[in-house]
Amino acid sequence: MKLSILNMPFKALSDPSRRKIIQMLKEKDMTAGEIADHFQMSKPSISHHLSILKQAELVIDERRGQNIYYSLNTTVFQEVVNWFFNMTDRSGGFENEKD
Amino acid sequence: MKLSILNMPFKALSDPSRRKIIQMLKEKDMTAGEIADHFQMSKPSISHHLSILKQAELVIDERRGQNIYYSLNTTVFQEVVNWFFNMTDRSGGFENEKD
DNA sequence: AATATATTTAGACGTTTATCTAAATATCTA
DNA sequence: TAGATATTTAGATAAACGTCTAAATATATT
Repeated sequence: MKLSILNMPFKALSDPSRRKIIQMLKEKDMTAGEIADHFQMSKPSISHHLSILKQAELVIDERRGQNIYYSLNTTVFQEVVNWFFNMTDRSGGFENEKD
Repeated sequence: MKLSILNMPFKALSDPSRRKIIQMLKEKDMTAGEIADHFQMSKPSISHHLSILKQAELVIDERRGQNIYYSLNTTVFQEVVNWFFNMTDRSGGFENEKD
């Protein structure tokens, strides 16, 4: 079965830690270590969450020296927002929707 | 651990079948059987998905005779939309956010 | 080159999830 | 009340998920 492009972002956003990371990155770009410092979880676990957000293209990573900086990818984020907008508006036709 | 009220709706929306159900219910109220007819899945599986959407308070059910009608609960839906709005706007302070 | 720091990868483990079939419950109709 | 229809509940199973510790990789510093 062909899965919508939206499936990975929705799955990624279904975990509260990952939503918290997204909220943190909304404020400013952060390194993996800085992000991990805001959680009680181990660093490998945070790294795994970051990897899922990256696969979903909700975040972008970029190495600068020893650190890897994470930042929001607003493009894919906007597509998820659009799914909700389509849900909110009154024009018909779910058969035509992408997801 | 105290989990945000938003956790259940986000989890509920992480499954593509459940998102499709939401889209169908956006168009019109439907019985469990009508909904199931749009899927290849067994009826018990659809019933399970409906139960999760109901627990998340994204849908409401109401028996009318032999049928059980499902409809959208726009209230909780709006709260999820608000999460995205808060993410989109530029005012700071993720520390104060609820989820 | 050796050591320290930052981060990811690998592998294991228990939990949750999505699905199925079979059985139970609720309602309607003859 | 018996039988048909609509839906859910129960129980099983395989796959996906979230987490951990230990090890590997990449970069910087001395």
